Amino acid sequence: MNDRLIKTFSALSNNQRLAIFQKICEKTHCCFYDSTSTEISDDLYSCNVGEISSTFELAPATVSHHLKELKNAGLINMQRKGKFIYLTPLQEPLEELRLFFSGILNQ
Amino acid sequence: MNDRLIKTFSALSNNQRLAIFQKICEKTHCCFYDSTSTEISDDLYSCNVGEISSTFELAPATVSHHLKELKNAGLINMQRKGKFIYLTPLQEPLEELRLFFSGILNQ
DNA sequence: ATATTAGTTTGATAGTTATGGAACCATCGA
DNA sequence: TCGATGGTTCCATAACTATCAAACTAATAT
Repeated sequence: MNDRLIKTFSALSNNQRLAIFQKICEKTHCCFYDSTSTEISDDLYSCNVGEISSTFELAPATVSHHLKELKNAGLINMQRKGKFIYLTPLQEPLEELRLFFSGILNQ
Repeated sequence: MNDRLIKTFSALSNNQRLAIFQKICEKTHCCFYDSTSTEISDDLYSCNVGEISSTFELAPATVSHHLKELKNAGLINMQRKGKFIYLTPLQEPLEELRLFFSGILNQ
């Protein structure tokens, strides 16, 4: 339990990564992707890796590193379509986090 | 906005600090302290710095460092009563965080 | 006053993380 | 097949963080 929380908090504890995650959430309108499916819906082709790189003026290597962290924390999904890799947020960890804070508040 | 989030996520992104924060929440039953008041209610005299130090087998200096982080993030209050310094959680940042995640989920 | 207990600050060190250049892999179009 | 574009991996380095010993401050008790 705490291990996953630590991973998530760590992923969001860097200002670049938090901004990147927020951008992904905005661009895709947080229409969450079902990770068990192999298809993604059309409106999720809106945020790819290069866009993050240009938006935040970070070297591709740096973006790649940050995205790996977000993915490893279970916060995003990365799916290649042709040359591009599209980014979508995943909702499970967000709900887990909301519950974590609700739990502390209500205990 | 993001600055405070970063501070909070950073504070909770270390396993020792997360455990310390959880311990403080447990011990005080999360009966939150109103930081505008100079008094704290009786049931909050339950968790002091030394207890954290002995529970987690960390050097006092290390505990002090971690508590400073939690305090700096606005997650806890530290109030001296005589020789002891008592720790209490603060609820504002928790609610802010819950809202942050709810906001992303509902947008 | 002095000794004791509770905690902080300082300074040093080891470990971790952020960053980007260079070399690489993947896909597509010609 | 080859060149161009999109990303990743590897490596090095700079910045940051966790940890603790030692020296300190604060409060209490004798």
